[in-house]
Amino acid sequence: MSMHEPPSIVAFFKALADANRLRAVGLLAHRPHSVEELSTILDLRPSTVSHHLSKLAAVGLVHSSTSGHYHVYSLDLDALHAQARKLASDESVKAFAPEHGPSDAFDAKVLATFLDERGRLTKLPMKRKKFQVILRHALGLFDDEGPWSEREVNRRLKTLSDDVASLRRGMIDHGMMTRDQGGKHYRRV
Amino acid sequence: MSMHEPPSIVAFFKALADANRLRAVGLLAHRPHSVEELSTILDLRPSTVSHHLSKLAAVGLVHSSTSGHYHVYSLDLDALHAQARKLASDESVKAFAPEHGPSDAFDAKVLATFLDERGRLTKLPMKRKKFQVILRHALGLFDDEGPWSEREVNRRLKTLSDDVASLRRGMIDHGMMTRDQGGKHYRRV
DNA sequence: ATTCTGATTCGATACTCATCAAAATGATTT
DNA sequence: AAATCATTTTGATGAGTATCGAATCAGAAT
Repeated sequence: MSMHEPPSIVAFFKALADANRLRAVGLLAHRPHSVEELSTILDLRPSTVSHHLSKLAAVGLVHSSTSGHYHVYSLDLDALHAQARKLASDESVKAFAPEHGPSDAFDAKVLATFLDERGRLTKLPMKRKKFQVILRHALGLFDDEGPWSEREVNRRLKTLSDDVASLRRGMIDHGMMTRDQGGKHYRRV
Repeated sequence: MSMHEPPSIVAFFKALADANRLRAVGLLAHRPHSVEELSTILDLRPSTVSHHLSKLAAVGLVHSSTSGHYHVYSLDLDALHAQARKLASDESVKAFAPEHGPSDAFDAKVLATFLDERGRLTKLPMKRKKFQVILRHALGLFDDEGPWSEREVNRRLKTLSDDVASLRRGMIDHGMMTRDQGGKHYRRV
């Protein structure tokens, strides 16, 4: 009911996604202010200011210390800096993405489209992106140590599609496999 | 018309103030993606994704390089880091506030309320904050070198209000003036 | 105790915006 | 040239929200 759930990143940005709230934050960055002061400076009704401040407080950006019968709001610099660090860290930004490796959903969809119920390719997608998905899938057939002869490569690819030539060439072209001169040995990269 | 106006801070926060846009940013933090990919991963219609990406692009967070007939969007890390630095800098945050010294508007309003057209106080505000505004205003009457005798202080304050005693006492109480023992001389602090 | 005053809450209104479907655009393949 | 495909634009709709005024609440001053 009253769990102090950590304010989500979205909520944080929503709190700052308003011109007047940003102005308020800027003012509070100078020194604490009461609601009435902010109201006159921002030219907004006290009720509106109170509404804004409650949103800022909800994400921990401001704190109110009630002194006298003034509610004095002050900016929480630590909270600001914490979020700033998150934005600066590439890893944190990557974490904005939903779980599940980023391409899983797309790959799954593509594979579902082109693979029949027995796991074989009905036809090859001509779109580069989708073709790459197929190739990555095909690469899963080569999870042991290489290298492999061309005949071995063909044998494995055959379980996916009869058009082994296109698959084999795709792997080379997209830099997923290399072939030494003479074409005797194939290796993963 | 077509001026490349620098994307405002508000626009930047608005761009990130949406769950799906944040997810998109997270995905693009891993690697570039096409609209279709994002569409399937985010489970949104391509038109919606396009709309989101255009918002992100408007604030310089992403760039699109059209390859084939795919529009490949990639994250602009520099833009992100630049904004992160702004959030981390106290001075930048202060700059969110409108120009004009923060208290000007409040002071002006209070003075407008309590001063009549001839610049005299109709009555004294009893609220500390407003009273202080009046006192700061009154202090402007003493911009020459002190000290002043009590009679001189009274004479100057009289131009503001007949209740010179309250004003004089307020100046002392709020630490704006000091009085040597005996009350012969008043000085600014 | 009663009366002020500043702050918050509530209800209403107008505006913004996320989302989708359909149509338009632009580029690629046949 | 025609057809296809990814993307964008446009229009409509529904959800969200900024704002205000009125009512309520809580301290302070008289």
